[in-house]
Amino acid sequence: MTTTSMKDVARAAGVSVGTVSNVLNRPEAVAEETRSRVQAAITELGYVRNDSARQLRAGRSRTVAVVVLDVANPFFTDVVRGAEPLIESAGGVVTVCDSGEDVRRERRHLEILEEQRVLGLLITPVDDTSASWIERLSGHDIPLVLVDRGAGRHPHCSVAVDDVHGGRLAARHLADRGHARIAFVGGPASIPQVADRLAGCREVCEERGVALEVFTTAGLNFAAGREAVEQMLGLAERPTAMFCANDLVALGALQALTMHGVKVPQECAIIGYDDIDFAAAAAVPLSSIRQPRAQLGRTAAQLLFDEIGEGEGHTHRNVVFQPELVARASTAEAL
Amino acid sequence: MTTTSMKDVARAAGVSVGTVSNVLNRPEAVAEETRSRVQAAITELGYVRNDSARQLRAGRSRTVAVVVLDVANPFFTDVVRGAEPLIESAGGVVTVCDSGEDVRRERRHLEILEEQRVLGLLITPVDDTSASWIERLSGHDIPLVLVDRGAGRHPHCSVAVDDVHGGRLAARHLADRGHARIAFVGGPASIPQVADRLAGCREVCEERGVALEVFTTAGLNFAAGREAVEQMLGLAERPTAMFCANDLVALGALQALTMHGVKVPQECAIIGYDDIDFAAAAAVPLSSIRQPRAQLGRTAAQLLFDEIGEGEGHTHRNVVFQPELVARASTAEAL
DNA sequence: ATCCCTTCATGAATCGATTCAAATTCCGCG
DNA sequence: CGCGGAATTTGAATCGATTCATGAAGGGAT
Repeated sequence: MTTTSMKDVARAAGVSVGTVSNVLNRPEAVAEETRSRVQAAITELGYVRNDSARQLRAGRSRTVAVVVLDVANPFFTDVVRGAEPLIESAGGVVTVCDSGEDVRRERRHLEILEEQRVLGLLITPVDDTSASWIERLSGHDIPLVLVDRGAGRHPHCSVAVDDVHGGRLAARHLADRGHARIAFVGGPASIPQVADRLAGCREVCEERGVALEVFTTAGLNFAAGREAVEQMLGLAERPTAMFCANDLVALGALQALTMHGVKVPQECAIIGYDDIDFAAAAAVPLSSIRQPRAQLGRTAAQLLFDEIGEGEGHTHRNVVFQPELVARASTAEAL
Repeated sequence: MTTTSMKDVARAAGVSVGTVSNVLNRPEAVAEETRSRVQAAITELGYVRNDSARQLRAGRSRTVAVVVLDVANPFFTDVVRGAEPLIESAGGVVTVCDSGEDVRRERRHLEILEEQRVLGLLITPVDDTSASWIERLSGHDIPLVLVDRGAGRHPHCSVAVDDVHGGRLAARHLADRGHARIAFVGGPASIPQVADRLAGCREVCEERGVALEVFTTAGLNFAAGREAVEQMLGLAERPTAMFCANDLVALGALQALTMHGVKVPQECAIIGYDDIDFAAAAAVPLSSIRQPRAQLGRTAAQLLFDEIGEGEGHTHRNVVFQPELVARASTAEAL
């Protein structure tokens, strides 16, 4: 009742619905006089386009969804920030979905996004079991780009950072600092990023004869870091350094260590991953492995629109960035 | 072409479209045998409902939008987290829109949300000029709840925290610690939360004879805090404590002070606002004014659905929570 | 065999915007 | 005055799901 449709506007302006539509979509094809009369009717009646009807006709929405593991993680908000400008300047609308590292939540989001016939999708899959759902979307002609994750042998575009190498950088740095017994903290192991970072770390540890203790956590957040520390402090032979799978975990660990009076880095060094803004502002400025967050997002959006634009003849591209060590106080030379 | 519609499913299962619709929406009204035949056809063809068509018919979408000032601010992600469960359990879909403290971005979002005929809206308006747009949505029968902002004399539900009182708490705490010259850092002044916190602060300063220096920033983030410190350090008579309009600003300030070798809290104390998780993990654990973030979100969602449910006869409710001081090292007694 | 009631299934109408072939108007020019 | 062509406008068809009045089929009871 309250809703005003094009038909109402048409009647008020004394024209046909086709003309109203033209005023909205191809104003240059409408005579000046008519156009202003229609515009007047539109503001007069407070008419607002109905996007559902538009989409129904168009067969697609103009929404680009970004599915991330954790919106509260600054890493992902930075990725999204990187992607937004390009998407919006292309007339798209961004919607962010938080899978919370949970496959079930991820799936629910994907179901809804598919029903919404989204224009495209940037997604950081929770784990390998996500693949079948992703293929399904892709099979239904929804273009997508994998973010922070190589495509492997899957037929998709992707932007990723070499996490194995990142793991190596971290481990090598700790080994260089003289640590002979280190802990890796992160999980769940099913998350590809975690597995890769651990793999790189393990490789270096074996090479350099460093003892590696793995603490598998339930998630990648503050609490995980705190819990890992509680567990670690109980050990007879305690590692002298920790490599945390991301900065949130590292900050949680740092907090717990400080609370227990363990000096960082003298009694236990810490290095994180992502180099989020908070890392530098931490109790002890946190060493970390930096990823080009915004660029990851920007490139992902670029690849997506390339794919949309090129249509059938599209060749998938897989972009890999190299991570970079940022050494700060939390891994300073022990005195 | 590639898209399968209900008509295709109906044909494949040898029934009418009406029956397919019933299988999806009221399965109990369909005979067991028919139902399974239709289900089989659905999976066989990989049919996926078209939400646009559904919404067009329904006249409304099932999306609840949350419009926040800054998604990268943990305060807001926590508010969203608080609201989500309730919205989802009511069959809604959450979409988060980031206004970035920018009225133009906010307006663009509102335009789109209106075209999408969203089910409802939780919004933290950028400033008072947002009001006219908000009234417009409201006038078009889109129920909304103001978040972190009293409704004033506007006819809406709202959940808020008493920011004036929060400002008082912070200032009183600093005065109690013996500071006689303090700085308020935050902005832009048009943001109501900033204005209120400053008002409370100013009130106490006058009462207690504390000198107040106001540094107005362009935003509420890390960079703002850093810049304010640069500016402050140039002053002849430097404040001995800073009250920052939120924790991000405070962390930025803390970082800058540390870089300049200014000892916190000995040479300059800091208190923030929001008590985000990072506050406790900061270089110097940050004193802050705590707000019940998750509860703010939960209550907002509750009010929204109350309003949707009650329809015309609805009476608006305005819930106000009280903030709470959390004292940590950054405002410890000067030694 | 008949009538009534329940249970199921049908298919046309509807939501609102877009599209496009066809119709109409308008002009300049011979 | 009439014609060709450009500039506008029209309105019916379409997208896909939902709804609901109508109808058909099945089952008791008499």
